[in-house]
Parts: sequence; C-alpha cells; structure tokens
Amino acid sequence: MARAIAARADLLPALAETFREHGYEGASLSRISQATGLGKGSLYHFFPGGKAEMVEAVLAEIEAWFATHVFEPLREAGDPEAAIEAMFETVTDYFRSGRRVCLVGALSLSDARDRFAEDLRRYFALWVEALAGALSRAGHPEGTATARAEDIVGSIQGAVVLARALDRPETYDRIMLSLRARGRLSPSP
Amino acid sequence: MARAIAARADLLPALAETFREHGYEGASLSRISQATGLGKGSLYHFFPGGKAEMVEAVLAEIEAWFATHVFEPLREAGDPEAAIEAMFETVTDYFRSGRRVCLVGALSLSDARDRFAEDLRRYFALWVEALAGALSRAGHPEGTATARAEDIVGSIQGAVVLARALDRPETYDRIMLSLRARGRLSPSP
DNA sequence: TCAAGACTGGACCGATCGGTACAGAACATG
DNA sequence: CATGTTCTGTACCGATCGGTCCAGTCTTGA
Repeated sequence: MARAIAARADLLPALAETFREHGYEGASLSRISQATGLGKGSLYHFFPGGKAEMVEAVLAEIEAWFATHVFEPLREAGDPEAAIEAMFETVTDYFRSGRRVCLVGALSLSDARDRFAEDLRRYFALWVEALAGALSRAGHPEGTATARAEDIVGSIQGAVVLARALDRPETYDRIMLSLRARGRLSPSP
Repeated sequence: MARAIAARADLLPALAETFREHGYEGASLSRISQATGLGKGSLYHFFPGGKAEMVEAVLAEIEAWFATHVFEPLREAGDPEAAIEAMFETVTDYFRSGRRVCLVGALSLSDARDRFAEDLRRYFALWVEALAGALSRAGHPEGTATARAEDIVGSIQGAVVLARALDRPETYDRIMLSLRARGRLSPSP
C-alpha cells in the first residue's frame, strides 16, 4: 500500500528528464515507457490521466523542490544577502549551467502552455515573490524589489536559452556572475 | 518560373506562426496544411525535405529579417546609443511584448535543438556580436561589451519566457525599460 | 495555340501516436 | 496458505503522424 505512493514518486525524476529532453509532444508514451522501464499498463495505473497527469505530477514535484531549496530559504533566511547568493548556487547546480532545460520555462514557450497555465504561472510568481522579499530585506528599495526580482528570474531563464543555443555553458555561468555582482555593487535601482 | 520563388516565400509567415504556436513536433502537416491553405502535395513541392526544410527556411528568413532590421542598424549606425534604443523598440514590437514566442529561443529549449543547432547558434551569435559592437562604440568598456550584450540578449529571451508564464505582457515591457534605463545610467560595468 | 513544366489536392502508405482491456504475476494481510 | 488488491506486460484500438504518389489543372514561353 505504502509502496504505491513511493513507486509513483520514484518515477518522477525519469519522467521529468524525459519531458525536459523531448517536451510535451515529443515525450511519447513509448519513450516514457523506455525511460521509466515500465509498460503502459503500469504507467496508466499510476497516472490514470495519462501524459497530462504525468506532467502535472512532475510540475508539482518541481515546485515542491524549489519551495524547499529556493523559495523558503529566501523567505526565512536571517541573512537575506547570503540567501540570494545561495539561490544562485542552487539554481546553477540545478540547471547544470544551462545544460539542463528548465521544464517550466520550456513548457511556457510551447503549445502546452495553456493546458498547464496555472502551474507555470504559480512557479514563477512564487519565485519572484520570494526573491523580492529577500531583496527588500537586504536593503533594496521597496518600490523596485519586485521589478528587480523579475529581472533576475527572467535573466536566469534567458541564460538557459542562450547557453543552450550557443552551446556554451560558460555563458550561463558568466551571466550568473554578472547578476550576483550587480546585486553586491548597487542595492539601489 | 519567378512565381515559384515568390510563392515559396509567401508561405513563410504562415509557417513561422505555426511553428511558433505549436513547436516543431506539434506543428503537424495537417496543421501546416490548414495554416497555409495548401495540400500536402503543394507543400512537398516547395519543401521536398518536409518539415525540416520548412523550419530551415523559416529560420533563414528570421535571420534575414533580424539582419536587416536589427543587426545591420546596430553595426552601421552613426549614433550607436540611438541604434540600441531602436533595437529595443524593434524587438518589443516583433515579440509583441512577449505575446509572440521567439521561435529561435523556443527551438533552443526543445529537442529539435540538435537538428538545427547551427542555425540557432548563429542567430544569437550574430545578435550578440552586433550589439557588443554598438555598446563598444557607445563608450562601453571593450572588455565587457560582449558580456553586457549577452546579458541583454539573454534578458530579452527570459522576458519572453516570464511574460508568457505569468501571462503578463507588462512584465516584458517593464524588463525592456529596465534594460534600457541601465544602459543609459551606467556605460561602465 | 499548344506542349512543357509548375503546381495542386487528395488518396494512400506504413509507422507511431495516446489510450484501453485484460489476464496473470507479485504482494500484503488474514 | 488463502485471498483480495496492487502492479505488470502486452495485445489491441482508432486516429493521426510524416511522407509518397499521381492524375489532373493551371501557367507560361515558344
């Protein structure tokens, strides 16, 4: 009984990688079956809603992961500046310097956006909100903290796009350094 | 005879929009057929290589459009600062404040990236190069002009992602304003 | 005017798509 | 060990996929 829940959760990493690599349309059931080592019967046992339910489960796990490792540290840290630095470290690691696609960003650009609109929106909204709070507590002017947070989150997404297109992970790392340096130099807009 | 060339070019806008809206996998031949009003026979007459050749033709036109309207103005402008301002206007218009996806960026995040790698790489490389040149002539320190250009091009791509995910075109416009303001305030890193 | 070639739509192809049905294996619980 | 449930692979479904083929219709230059 408890096995079912664990097994379902165990599938999510393989599912996530498959959707990251092939997108929603490109991740066919046969590819998913191969990636997870499970037949269709098992997949539909855990996800009766098919691919749509798989994506939703993956998005939920991604959001939970970011909540634990990114959003909450930003919100609760005693030292907000250190938390922001830690955020850069964490996401650079997570996105493997742009070698790994951000599934939420990729889906946002695809035609699957409308189907999962609320999940995609919430992920970025939570990120911007948490970061804006940390910036604010780090001394950033109240009025522009949200704007600055959007700049940063957007830049991270753009860095993934650019590094992948140029096939240069260093570009991702460099953009991260530039964002961090800017935060250190000028807490004012 | 001349008709053929014209007709092929006339298809590109509809093709481009179809790939933008549905991605490479999602843009099925039946959808393409519907969007262009042409049967499969005609499509394969103009693009014997099928979907792959269609995408390549679209990418070539996009690159040509950007070369004319963005890259060359950046390179040749007498007033580089004005050219950079004009670039922001042009791309904001082109991407419809993030309502319209950047096909090159979207393909870069998809599994079609490898297939069109060189086209995707060149588009961004040319953009960064042209912008870095303009920044440099506008007084930006030589050593960091390329880095700053990558920041900007990446931020534009990220703004599209973020605005679409949040479903807030204003976010795209705001990020553009922030990028432009930053250029005006500090020509130094 | 008329042949040559550009162009067209749609029937058709095998492959694969997402999804269903189901019989049996593995399993936890009594 | 018996029983009921969970889990599994596979055969199968209709639909659609990308792509081919071709008979026929336009268009153009001689």
